[in-house]
Amino acid sequence: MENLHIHIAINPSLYTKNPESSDLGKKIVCKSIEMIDELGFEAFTFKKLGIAIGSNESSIYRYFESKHALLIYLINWYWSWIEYKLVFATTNVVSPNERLDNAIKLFTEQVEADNSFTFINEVLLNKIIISESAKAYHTKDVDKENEKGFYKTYKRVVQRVSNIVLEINPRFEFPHMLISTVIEGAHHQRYFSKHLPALTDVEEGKNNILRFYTDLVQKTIA
Amino acid sequence: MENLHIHIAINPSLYTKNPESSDLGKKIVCKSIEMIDELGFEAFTFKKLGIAIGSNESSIYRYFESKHALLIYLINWYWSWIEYKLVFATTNVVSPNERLDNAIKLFTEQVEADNSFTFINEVLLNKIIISESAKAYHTKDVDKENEKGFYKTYKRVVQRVSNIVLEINPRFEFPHMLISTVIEGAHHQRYFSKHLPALTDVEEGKNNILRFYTDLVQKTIA
DNA sequence: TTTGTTTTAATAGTAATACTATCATATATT
DNA sequence: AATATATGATAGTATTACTATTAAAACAAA
Repeated sequence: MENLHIHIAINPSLYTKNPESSDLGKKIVCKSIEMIDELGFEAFTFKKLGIAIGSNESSIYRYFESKHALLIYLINWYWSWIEYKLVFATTNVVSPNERLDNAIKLFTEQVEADNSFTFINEVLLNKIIISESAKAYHTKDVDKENEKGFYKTYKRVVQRVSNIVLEINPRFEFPHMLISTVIEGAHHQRYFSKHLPALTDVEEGKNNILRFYTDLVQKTIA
Repeated sequence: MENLHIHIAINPSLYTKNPESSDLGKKIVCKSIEMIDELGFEAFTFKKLGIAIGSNESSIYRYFESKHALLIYLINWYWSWIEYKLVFATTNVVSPNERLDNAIKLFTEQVEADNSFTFINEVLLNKIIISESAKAYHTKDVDKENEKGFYKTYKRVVQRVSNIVLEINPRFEFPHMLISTVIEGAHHQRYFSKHLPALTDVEEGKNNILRFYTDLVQKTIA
């Protein structure tokens, strides 16, 4: 992708102090991605993160009120980034079918590094989304957090692609179900292929996740 | 369903001491289902469970080595029960299409109480599967636990239904992906419909989850 | 240059968690 | 009556997920 130095704006309700406003803040976000990927969300703590970046636990709490809040921040960053790639991949494309195909490609293909955002490793962040994001919304506080807009970015992405579906078939009844099924499903399949292969039919280098969901969507909305 | 008093056998590697072998064990399983549903898995502890059943934390550890192990036990119980219902819903049904429809119905419909197993509340257990089971396999120990057979029952259910898919269309390339997508997807949609409705198209009393996935599967394998 | 303000670091402390270990007691079996 | 087994009570440990306080450093304004 071209080097545009686009800036991803994150809703201020998703942090206590903007991590992009200081070196320490950027280090927190950058290193937390590496550590959550490496340790898993459960074993990741602010204390360990503080040690890893040569800073202090209490300083991290000035940026995020909890590790859950940090995860929510990362998830929203990810979906804002996907939304930006989605807009990029669909503007000026006349055919809605082609736009939909591009969207599915974006959801199902392995993520590659994007140099536009220096302090975020998108490849690791994608792995975190796949492995940890269910933990973010399977909480007793979902409803409260949903009201506060914690899942807005994700919902907006689903809405955008649902609109493309409706362009192709305005009488299709379940566009949101279809798109959220594809997104969540693609993540599951990617995870299963590594850890529970009996639940998939993924073969190395054959792009089966992309092929499966592209075909499924086309046939379902036809 | 008829009152057959079927017994669901759980692999001994999934507990330290068989909870079905004593009153205390049954109370542990029974009450844990209620409490995990009520508190969520994070806030649920063996200490609280001990107090709730008038027993001791240390006694519970004699049955399950951790609350994670207990969750794995519950998940396996659930999938064994679903497998039993699946066999019931498909034997003597000649048409593979009808068998597949019955399977999808089983995965997508709201669970009803089953009096065959007195100490387990299947309705609550289904809610737990929907809200908490991702936490069971999104762990750093998945691979180790998979080797130990922790996810066997689930995989067996997926395999059974994949076989039906292959009966209908032996050239379909992705039966496991399709079925695991339907199962996980149906659970997500059920959860989203309650907490993140923008991600679904569920309407009260219209059976949209069933209709959506039945249609999707039929078209995809055709 | 001094003063003020913000940012970060260091330390301590708290309640709870997820256990382990030990020992006593109750119950069941032989 | 002796023995084995199951359960209960208590205590203890390391860690977690924070909060609170204070001090030091960095920087900006007067």
